[in-house]
Amino acid sequence: MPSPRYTITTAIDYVNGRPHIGHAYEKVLTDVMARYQRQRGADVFFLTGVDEHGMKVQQSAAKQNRSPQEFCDEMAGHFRSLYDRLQISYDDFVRTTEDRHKKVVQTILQQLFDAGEIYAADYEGYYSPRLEQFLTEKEKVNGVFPDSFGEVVFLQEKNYFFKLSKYQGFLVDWYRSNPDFIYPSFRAKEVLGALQDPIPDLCISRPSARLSWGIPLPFDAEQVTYVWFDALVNYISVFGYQPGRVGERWPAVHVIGKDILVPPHAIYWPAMLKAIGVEMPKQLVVHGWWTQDKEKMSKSVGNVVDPLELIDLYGVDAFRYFVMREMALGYDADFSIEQFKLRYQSELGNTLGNLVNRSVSMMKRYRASVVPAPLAVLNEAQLGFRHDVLASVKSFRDNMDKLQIHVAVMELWKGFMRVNQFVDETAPFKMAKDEAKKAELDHVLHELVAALSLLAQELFCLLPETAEKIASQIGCPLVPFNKDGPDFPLWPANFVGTSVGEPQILFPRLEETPA
RNA sequence: CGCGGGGUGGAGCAGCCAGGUAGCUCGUCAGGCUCAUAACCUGAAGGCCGCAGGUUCAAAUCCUGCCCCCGCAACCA
Repeated sequence: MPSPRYTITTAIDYVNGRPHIGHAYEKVLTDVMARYQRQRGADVFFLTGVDEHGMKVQQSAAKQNRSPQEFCDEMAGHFRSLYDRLQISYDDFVRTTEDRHKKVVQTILQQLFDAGEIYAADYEGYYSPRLEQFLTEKEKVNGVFPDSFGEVVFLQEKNYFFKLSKYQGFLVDWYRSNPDFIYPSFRAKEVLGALQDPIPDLCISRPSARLSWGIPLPFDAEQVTYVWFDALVNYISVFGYQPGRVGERWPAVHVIGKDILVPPHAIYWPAMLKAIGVEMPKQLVVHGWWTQDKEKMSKSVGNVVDPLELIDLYGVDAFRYFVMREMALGYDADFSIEQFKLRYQSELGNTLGNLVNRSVSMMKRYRASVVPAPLAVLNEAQLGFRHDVLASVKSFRDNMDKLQIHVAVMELWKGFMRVNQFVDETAPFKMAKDEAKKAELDHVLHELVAALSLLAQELFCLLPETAEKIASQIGCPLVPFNKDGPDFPLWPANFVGTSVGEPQILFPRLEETPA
């Protein structure tokens, strides 16, 4: 049976600012999904990258007296190095300033222009030269534009428009007949709500006199492509799109934040794909936002959490664990450092780290680190233990399949807790004092190693570094993917006689730091 | 009647879409254990699952109404 293809993307981050916890969360989330699919045997392609064009970047670069490209190179580096640090297993990293991307954007624009899907028209409205942007009625205060906009002029300029409005009917039908297209499903309600009002055509260009940092329109050198028509195309530009040929990696699952669902990903992108004759994406997975101690996190408020600081202090996996465990996918969640420390110490250090440590220590102390054989015939309690651990793995997978990642994490931890309980029930440290219980002790120690190897295997998609460390401590390497399929894993038993390593602390206890 | 989300033991949160033992972390109390990172295990106290109706043999979960909180300009996942 050929491996099913699974293509997954993150949103591409706008480089006009440093990466924060939200960026990091989205990449970890996507990475966990990608790794999970690989573990299940899928042929995964994982795409991430950065969005580099636009007015903001042009302005930021100008402020620093640098070329936009130079500015982008540096910022793209920040994002990429964070994602490498987070062990994001992306297969490709797209930058919208790359030729391969620009060529495809232009190909699509030309295709749509030739098909009459793009037309020129005059746009008119109030314009603030100070902010270099058009203003809307909403921005008026008491009927006039506030002073912060500077002198406001009425301006008329030529722009190109994409005939978005003609796809309204298609979009409504699509969302009605594909209720699972958006996860979580309540987000689809918002989309259908937005589609109740007529949607206007989409302005897709800016005069290059005002905005130079963009992709020139192939049919009008005086204009550059504007934001979404550039950025969204990244999802297929890496596959070398040609009209009528999108490549075998499409369609993709798009992981995005709730802020860019409506209109870009739920309206513009499907309409664009429809217009160029390409299949819809497979799914939109929409996550919520992080708040900081209940306050909205934003650059302007300045309460942005720097993921790098956390990684430096607690390690990559502590960060990955926290964001996956704490946020119910799709909803908002609160970040607090107290909660972070609590989970680190209790769930990572005590439940998991200590378990690995005590297991390996006993192996070393009682059996000179060599894995002994299990009993041939098991009693009810011994069978029950295996059953419980396997059930936790099964439940982990079931919940991962449903994208209930935070629940999946809890289910996996139930497995670790069950192993701790097993140690307590069987008390191998007492058996060690009784020569008559030698075979029984052999069995318990074997089961500990077996259970840990089983759970570490599942843990790999969440905490790759920790899973590797566990595997290395118990001396049984992780396998690239589980061949026993998604239905039910098997109890591992093929490492009798192998040696476990030295016990090492996985998650050191936190030093008491004065506040 | 704008849209959407939330209201669950002391705190913070799962569970709700696919009704049927109310679960997790922390905190409190009492035991057990000593292999281990003062870690681990067990038990207890503590919940009219926002309020009121309805459907059902059965509702935290589905339906209706009401109350309260949050988000919905921009930066921004």
